[in-house]
Amino acid sequence: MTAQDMKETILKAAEKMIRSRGYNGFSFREIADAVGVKSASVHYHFPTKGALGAAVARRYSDDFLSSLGPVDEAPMDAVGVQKRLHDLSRRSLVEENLMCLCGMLGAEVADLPGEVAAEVRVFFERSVAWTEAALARTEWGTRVGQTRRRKLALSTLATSEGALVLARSMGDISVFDEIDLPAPD
Amino acid sequence: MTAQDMKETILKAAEKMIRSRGYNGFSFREIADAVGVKSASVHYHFPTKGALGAAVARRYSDDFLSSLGPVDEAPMDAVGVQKRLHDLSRRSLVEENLMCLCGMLGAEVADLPGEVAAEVRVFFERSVAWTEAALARTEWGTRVGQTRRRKLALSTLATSEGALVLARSMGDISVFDEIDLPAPD
DNA sequence: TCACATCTATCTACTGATAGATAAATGGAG
DNA sequence: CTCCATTTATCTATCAGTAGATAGATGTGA
Repeated sequence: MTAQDMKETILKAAEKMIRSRGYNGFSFREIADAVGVKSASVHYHFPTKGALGAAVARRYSDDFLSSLGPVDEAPMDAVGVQKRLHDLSRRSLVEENLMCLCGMLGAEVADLPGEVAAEVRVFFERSVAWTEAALARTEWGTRVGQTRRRKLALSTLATSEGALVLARSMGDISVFDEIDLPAPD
Repeated sequence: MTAQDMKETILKAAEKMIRSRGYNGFSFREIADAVGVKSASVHYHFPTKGALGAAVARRYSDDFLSSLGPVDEAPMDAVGVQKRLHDLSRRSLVEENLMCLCGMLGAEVADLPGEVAAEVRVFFERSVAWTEAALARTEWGTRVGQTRRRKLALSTLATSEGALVLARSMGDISVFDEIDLPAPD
């Protein structure tokens, strides 16, 4: 396995652990056991826990945005835009029973190393920016101003993150689908 | 200080720590330092970390419901009901920069001791039940069915929890107020 | 050969938890 | 009221386990 592959493997394992247990809920030893190396080897690739956490968040952020796709291929109706965002959360819940990485880290943000908190912030800024831009292309988006588009973007994102928490806490995945996204009008 | 006072003091300190750092982010020693005793004394009052966490959650749940007040004193309009709920989250954000305890624990729920996870679930069930009941008294609530009332209760709660995460993650409390609650119609 | 990757071994600090001692408060029995 | 037993609440000391991190040896592939 090349060094790059090992880094990827570590990042994947770390992402999964953070998304189910939180930043304070995983350790270098667990990561190492999961990928079949020693914890010192994990430190070789990521010198500190903060560096590893930040790399996981950055990678997640990139993947998330790339799953949303280019803005100019987003749905042309506002509800479609919201759904594309919401479905990403839904899939991670249904297929893996995992939190959104940045929903998890966002809750813990006050206790994160600065470099990790910064990446979490970037994730939300990018996600809001994508949604605002996609909404701007819709008929609804042209009728309303930038302020309204930003509000809908933030509200939609907040609803998705909250829906994950409620569905998992109540031990009933179907709760996620009982939750309505805010209406564009 | 009486034993009951000490228990209360410990519960308050633990609540604050969990709400800013999460369940895996606090320790008996930190609690003990914060209240000026030794960690063994904390174990005297709460034998295990799970017992302490569950007691904190139970107390928080009781306080939260009591802050909402009796259902028969809730606002008689649907938006007013939503706002009463949402304002509790808003206050904890603005006044203390803290997460909702069960929003925090809800994110970590997959890694919590069973007794703690159970209390988190109870919190959400009670909160949804209060909101459903309050909505049932409104003009809107009488027009729509129980299913619609439950959906609005869940959606409102999810939005509040998500709004806390976004506002804190983005390092800008005013983001909370940019987020709209789902409209009753 | 040599740079990279991983290992072994270890460090200090902290975790939740327990044992045993102790001082102070409480509560009956004579 | 007083003496003695018990309970309460705390302490010190310690446990085994794990945390993140580091130094230096080992191996391995180009």
